[in-house]
Amino acid sequence: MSQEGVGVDLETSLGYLLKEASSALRVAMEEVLRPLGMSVTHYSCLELLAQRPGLSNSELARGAFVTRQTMNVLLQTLERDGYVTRPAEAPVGKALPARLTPRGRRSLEKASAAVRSVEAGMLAGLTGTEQSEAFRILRSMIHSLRGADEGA
Amino acid sequence: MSQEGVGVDLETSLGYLLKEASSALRVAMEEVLRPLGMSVTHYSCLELLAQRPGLSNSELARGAFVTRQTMNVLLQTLERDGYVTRPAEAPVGKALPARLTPRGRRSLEKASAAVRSVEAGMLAGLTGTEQSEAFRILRSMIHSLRGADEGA
DNA sequence: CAAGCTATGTCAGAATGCTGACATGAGTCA
DNA sequence: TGACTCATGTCAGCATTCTGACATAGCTTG
Repeated sequence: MSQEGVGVDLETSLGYLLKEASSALRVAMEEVLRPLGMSVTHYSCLELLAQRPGLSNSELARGAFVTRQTMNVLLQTLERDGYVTRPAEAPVGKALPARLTPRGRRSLEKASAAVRSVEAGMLAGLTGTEQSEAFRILRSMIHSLRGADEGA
Repeated sequence: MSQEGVGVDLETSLGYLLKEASSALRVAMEEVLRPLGMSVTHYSCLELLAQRPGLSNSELARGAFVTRQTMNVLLQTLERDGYVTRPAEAPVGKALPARLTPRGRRSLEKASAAVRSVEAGMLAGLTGTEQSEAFRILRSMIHSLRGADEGA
């Protein structure tokens, strides 16, 4: 029963809508980053390092929502191409603090501007109040999703 | 200037928060789907077919936010394993309408329940009003992101 | 009717990300 | 001190997804 014209609760699912929004954001970011020869993860890594110099590979991975193995591969490429530097030896423990080179900083500038304009566009139709609401609501969702199994 | 403890507007970026929420949702979904031997895209495809029987490969791809090539690979696997069926010849045009088999429907049942519980958990801390707000806001974001270059 | 445009299905190769595994450095605790 | 636990960096192999390309079906337009 219920075949064709049914309610189709994909249309009312906040999970689906969240995925849709995230997908749209990713597509829009890829679109502006492609001309700069940069992927979203690539950009995320540089932006993280710009705002928090000295992050380790594992910390960058968590910040960019990828595994540390994935970030490691990316970091090696970025290091080889002269966008970031890491000391040969860890000052403490095993964690190697990464930093942007001048070249990395330069490369990030255009990308950062492009991404900010994408984000600004995304928020164009929203009032400041709505943006605050969105912030609060998304935070709550994240908290609920993570707390479910970490707390148990 | 401004090195360590700076504002770090990743903390205030709605784009970053959106990515974080989406990542948390994906992780939570993978977690409950893994025991069922199902990936998120796998599940998405079955759920789409359950709610809208007869969708074509390209339509499924758009609904699951992947390319039609990716969905084609998945569909071939699902067809081989007896979860979906497609006619040998297209009734019209080239589009092959796909449908769930009884086995596919059975397999989807547990997965659907699991995913719904994840979504319910995600919304646990939110009032009905907040959920409506979230819905409206996400819709606006999607509209703004897509309209930017499709309208130009 | 013919040409052009768009959408579709599909194959092939490349890029990207993940899981598994191992070794190392640091903190904890008996 | 020695064993245990945890986090880290890294290598290797695999899975997933993407881009590029091609042929075909249907519509549109002159």
